[in-house]
Amino acid sequence: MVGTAAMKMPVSAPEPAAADLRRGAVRDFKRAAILAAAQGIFAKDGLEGATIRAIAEAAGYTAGAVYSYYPTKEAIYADILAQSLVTLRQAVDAAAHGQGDAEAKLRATIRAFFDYYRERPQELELGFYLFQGLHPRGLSRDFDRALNSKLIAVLMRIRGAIVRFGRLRPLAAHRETVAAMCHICGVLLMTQTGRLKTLDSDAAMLVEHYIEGLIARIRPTP
Amino acid sequence: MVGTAAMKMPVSAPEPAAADLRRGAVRDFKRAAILAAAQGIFAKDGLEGATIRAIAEAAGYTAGAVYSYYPTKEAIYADILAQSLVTLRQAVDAAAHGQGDAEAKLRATIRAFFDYYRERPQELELGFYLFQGLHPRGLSRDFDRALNSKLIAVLMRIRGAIVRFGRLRPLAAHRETVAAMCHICGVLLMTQTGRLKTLDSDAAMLVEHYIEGLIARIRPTP
Amino acid sequence: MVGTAAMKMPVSAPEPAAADLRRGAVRDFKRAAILAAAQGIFAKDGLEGATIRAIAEAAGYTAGAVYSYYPTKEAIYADILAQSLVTLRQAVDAAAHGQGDAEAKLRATIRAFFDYYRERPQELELGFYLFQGLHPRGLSRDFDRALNSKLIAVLMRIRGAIVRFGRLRPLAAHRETVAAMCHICGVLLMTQTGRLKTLDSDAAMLVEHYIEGLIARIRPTP
Amino acid sequence: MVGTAAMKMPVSAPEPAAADLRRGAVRDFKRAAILAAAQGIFAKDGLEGATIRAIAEAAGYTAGAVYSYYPTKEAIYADILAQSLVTLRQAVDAAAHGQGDAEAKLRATIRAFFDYYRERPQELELGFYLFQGLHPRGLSRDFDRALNSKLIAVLMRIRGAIVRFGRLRPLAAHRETVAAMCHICGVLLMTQTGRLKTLDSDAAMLVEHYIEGLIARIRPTP
DNA sequence: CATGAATGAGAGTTCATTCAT
DNA sequence: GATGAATGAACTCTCATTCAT
Repeated sequence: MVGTAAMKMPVSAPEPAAADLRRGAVRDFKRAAILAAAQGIFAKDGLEGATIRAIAEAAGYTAGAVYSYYPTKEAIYADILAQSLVTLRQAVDAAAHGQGDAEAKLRATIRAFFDYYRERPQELELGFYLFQGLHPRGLSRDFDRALNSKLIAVLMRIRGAIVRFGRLRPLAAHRETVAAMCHICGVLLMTQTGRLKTLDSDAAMLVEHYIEGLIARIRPTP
Repeated sequence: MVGTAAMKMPVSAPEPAAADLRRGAVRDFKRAAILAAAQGIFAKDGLEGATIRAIAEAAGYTAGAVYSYYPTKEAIYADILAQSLVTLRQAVDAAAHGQGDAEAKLRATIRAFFDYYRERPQELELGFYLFQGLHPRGLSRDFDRALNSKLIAVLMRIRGAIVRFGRLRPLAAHRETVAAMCHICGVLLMTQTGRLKTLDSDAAMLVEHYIEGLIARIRPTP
Repeated sequence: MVGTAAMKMPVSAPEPAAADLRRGAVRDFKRAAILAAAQGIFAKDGLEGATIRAIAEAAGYTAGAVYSYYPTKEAIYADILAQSLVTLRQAVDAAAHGQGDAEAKLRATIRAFFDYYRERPQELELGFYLFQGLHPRGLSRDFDRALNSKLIAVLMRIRGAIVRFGRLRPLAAHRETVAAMCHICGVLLMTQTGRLKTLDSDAAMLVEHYIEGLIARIRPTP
Repeated sequence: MVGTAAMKMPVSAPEPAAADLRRGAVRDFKRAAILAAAQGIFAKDGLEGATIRAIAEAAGYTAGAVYSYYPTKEAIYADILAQSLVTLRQAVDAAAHGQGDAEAKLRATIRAFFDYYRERPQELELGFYLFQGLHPRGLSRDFDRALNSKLIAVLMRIRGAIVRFGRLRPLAAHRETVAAMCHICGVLLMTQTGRLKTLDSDAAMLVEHYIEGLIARIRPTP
C-alpha cells in the first residue's frame, strides 16, 4: 500500500530528494550571504562605485563565483531592493496590527515607515541610488514596474490607515497619503545626508510633529 | 585712470596689472564654460558616469586642458553645487522681495524654493548625487562645510519669513523651517524620480497643500 | 560462450568481462553523443568561440561531466577531425566502387571528395580551423601525424584512380593527385567563405571543368 | 598684397602647419608600428587568440595606448587585411608591367599572386582567419564589401591577362579566372598548413604545372 | 559517472591623470 | 594655456578546469 511504501521510502531512496533539498537550502543560504555582503558594499560605495570583486570578497568568494548566483551586478542590486520593499511592507503591517483604535493605527503606520529606514540606513541609501540611477541605464523597465508595485503596496497601508481614521473622500485621502510619504522621505533624506544633524534638529521629532498636524487636519468632526 | 588704461589695452603691451585683469577675466570665462558643460554632462550621466573627456568635449576642449582649471573631477562637481546654492538663495530673495505682506512673502519664499529646483532638474539631480555621494569619497570636509553654510543661508530666508508671519518663538520657528524644507525636498525627490507621476499626483498641488497647512498652523491668533 | 554470458548480463551481477564490455559500450555511446554535440558547437562558434559548457549542454551534460570523456577541449576537436577523415575515405571508396571503367571511377572519386565537404560545411570548417589553428598550440605532434596518415589514405584513393586511368609514372601521378586535391580545396575554401557567390560562379561547375581538363591531360594515347 | 603676404608666411606663422604635418606623420608612423606588431601577433595567435595586450607590448605600448589608434581589435585586423590586398594588387600590377608579350604577362600575373602570399605567410594566414571568421561575428558588412571589392580588383588583373592572351569570351574567361584563383589558393592553403611538405610536393612546381595546363588549354589556335 | 560550486587567470575596454611639446 | 599621447589601474565578465559530494 501507499502508506507502507511511503514508510519504506526513507530506507531505500531517501537521499536524492533529501540531498536536493539540502543542496537547494545551501544554495539559498549562500545566495543570501552574497546579498548581505552586497548590501554593505553598495551602501558604502554606491551603485557604480561597488565592484563585483568587493562584493565577492566580502562574501568570501572570488569574483567569478558570484556569477553563478547573479548574472549581473544590477541583478544583485535589484534583488536587494525588492526584498527590502517586501520587508518594509511587513514591518508596516506588523506595526499597525498591534494597535487598537484607528488613530493609534495611523500613528503606528507612519512611524513604522519612518523607523524602518531610520534603522536601516543602508537600505535607504540603496533606494536613493535607485531614485536617481533610473534614467542613466537603471534597471530594466520590468524591474521598475515590479518595484513600483511593491512601493504602492506599502502606500496602500498608509492610505488605508488614513481613510479608516479620517473618513476622507478618495481624492483627499490620496493626497494626504502621498504628502505623508513625501514628508517622511524628505526627513529621511536630510537625516541620511547629515544635513539635519547640522541643523540641530531631531528627525523623530519632526515626524511626530507632522503626524500631529496630519491628525489634527483630518480628524473627523463629531 | 581706468579709461586711459582701457584704451591702451587693445594696443600692444598693456600695463601689467591690466593684462593680469584681462587674463583673469578670460580665465574666469573659460572656467565658466567648462562649468556649464560639466553641468549638462553630470546631469545626463551621473557623478560617476560622467567622464572628464565628455565634459571637456562639451566645452570645446581636450581632457588635458580641463586640468588647468580644475584639479579633479570632484572639484568641478563641487563648484557647480556651490554656485547652484548661491543662485537658489538669490531666487528666494527675489521672490520674497516682490511681495507685500508677511503672508504673501512666506508663500512666495517657499514656492520659490520649490520652483527653483522644479525648473532645474539638473541641479536637483546634482544635489541628490551629493546627498548620497558624500560618504564614498565625496568632497572634502572643507567643501562640506562651505556647502552647509550656503544651504543655511537659504534656510534663514525661509525661517525669516516664518517668523515675520507667525511670530513664533525661535525653537518653533526652527522646527517649522526644517519641516518645510524636508517636505519640499521630499516632493522634489518623488517628482524627479518619477514615483509621483506613477502615483498620479501633482507636485505643485502638494506644495500648495503644505503651505496652506503651515499657514493655518502658525497664523497668529488675533 | 558468448551467448551464455550475454544472457546473464541483464540479471544482476554479470561476469566482470561482460560488465566491462557493456560499460565500455555505454561509455562509447555517451562519448559519441558529446562528439556530435561538439561538432555542431564548433562549427557554429569556431574553435575558440566554442565553450565546454555549450558543448556539454548540447549533449545534455554539465561541463564537468565532459572531462570524464575528454581531457581537453582540443581533444574533442581532434577526435571530430579524425572521424571526419575516416568517413571521407569511406565516402570516396563507396563512390568509386559503384563505377564501371577507369574514367568513370576517376570522375567519381574526385567528385566524391568535393561532394563530401560540400554537403558537410561543418566538417569543412572544422578542417579550416585546423589548417590555421595548428601552430598556436594546436594538437599534439602525435595527433598531427595520425591526421596526416588519414589524409594520405584518402589521397591514395585519388592517386589510384589517376594511375588506373592515365597509366602515369609515379611522379606524374603524384603531382596530379596533389594538384587535384589543392584545386578542390581551393574551390571549397572559396565556396565556404562566400567569396565564390559574390563572384557569381558555381562551385560544382568549376570542379567539373577541372575534371575535364585533368582527363584530357592524362588520357593515355592509344 | 597676397603674394607678398604669402611669401612672408613661412617667417611669421610657419610652425603650426609644419608642426601639424610632423605630428600627423609621427602619428601615422606609430599607427603603422602598431599595425606591424599586430600582424605578427595575429599570425601567431589567430584572430581570437591574439590579445590587445600582446599587440601593444610588441609595439612597445601599453594596452590603453592602442585604443587611441584603433577603436577595436577587429579594426586593427580589418586594417591589416585591407592594406594587404592593396599591396597584393600592386605586386600583381608590377609583375605584369615588366613583361613583353601576352603569354609572359599571364604567367607573371599568376606567379605574382602566388609569390606574394608565399613570401608573406603571415598575410595569408590572416586572410584564412577571415575566410572562416566571417560567419561568427566577423567584421561588419561594410568591411566585408570593401574587402570583396579589393579582392575583385586583383581578380580583374588576372582576368585581363587571360583575355589578352586567350581571346576567350567573357564567360569562359571568368571561369578560368576563378578557377585559377581557387587553384592558387588551394596550393597556398596546403603549403601553409604543412600538408604539402608531408606529401613531398613543391608548391611552386604545382603552380607552374597549373599555368602550363592553363596556357595549353586557352592558347588561341592560329 | 555526474553535478555544481568554485577558482584563477585573463580578456577587452575605459578613464583619470600626467606630461612633453 | 592647450594638446594629444601615454600610462596604469581598474572593471565587468567569461571560461577551462578542478574537486568534493
